[in-house]
Amino acid sequence: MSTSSLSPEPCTSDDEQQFTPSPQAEDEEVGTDATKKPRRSRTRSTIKNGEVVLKIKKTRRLKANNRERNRMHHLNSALDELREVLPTLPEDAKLTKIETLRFAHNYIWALSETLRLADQLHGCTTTPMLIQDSPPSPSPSGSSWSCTSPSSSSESLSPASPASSTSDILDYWQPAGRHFHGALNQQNLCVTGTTFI
DNA sequence: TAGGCCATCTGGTCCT
DNA sequence: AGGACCAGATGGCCTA
Repeated sequence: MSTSSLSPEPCTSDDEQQFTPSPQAEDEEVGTDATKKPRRSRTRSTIKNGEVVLKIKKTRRLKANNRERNRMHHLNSALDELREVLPTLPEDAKLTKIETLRFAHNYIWALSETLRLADQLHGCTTTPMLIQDSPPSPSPSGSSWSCTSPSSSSESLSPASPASSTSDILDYWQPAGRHFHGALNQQNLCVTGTTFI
């Protein structure tokens, strides 16, 4: 959406230009002996020092902001790629971030479950790929999947009842509160023997 | 107008 | 030291 690219660049006015006149660097013992050497105005040099430090801090901050912005853009484009893979019927109905994640979560589970049922029906001729007995839910560590129901979390989008047939599954993973009826039908999942998609 | 969603900034923490 | 990651804060936009 146009807003992200525009980047109004407010560039914070709050702290960056407060310019506290450098509390006279206690560690700086430059002119103590004051016998030799130039006589360069001490205050002026420390102020200049403060300005430089401030400038460095400012540029660091700006660089960090840029990185953060890019990072979020990458995250968002990954999210967009995920949205494209998810079957939603109203083309213009863009899922929110949280909806996308939960939808994908349920979708993956539904696909796995469909595979499992198909295997049961056809006598295990499909490739055994990542089929779980229960819908995946990210473990707290985030590194692996635990085997708890998707509806175990209070924020789950789906009804609590486990699906027992393909149509049940299709009903199951559709996010509540949004209507994607027709977004996915049996053909979309089409798990026949070896094919899947 | 309130509430939801989002982008961005920011400071802190962890990692390399 | 610098970058990545994270969470809180803030302000803008949109919709019911």
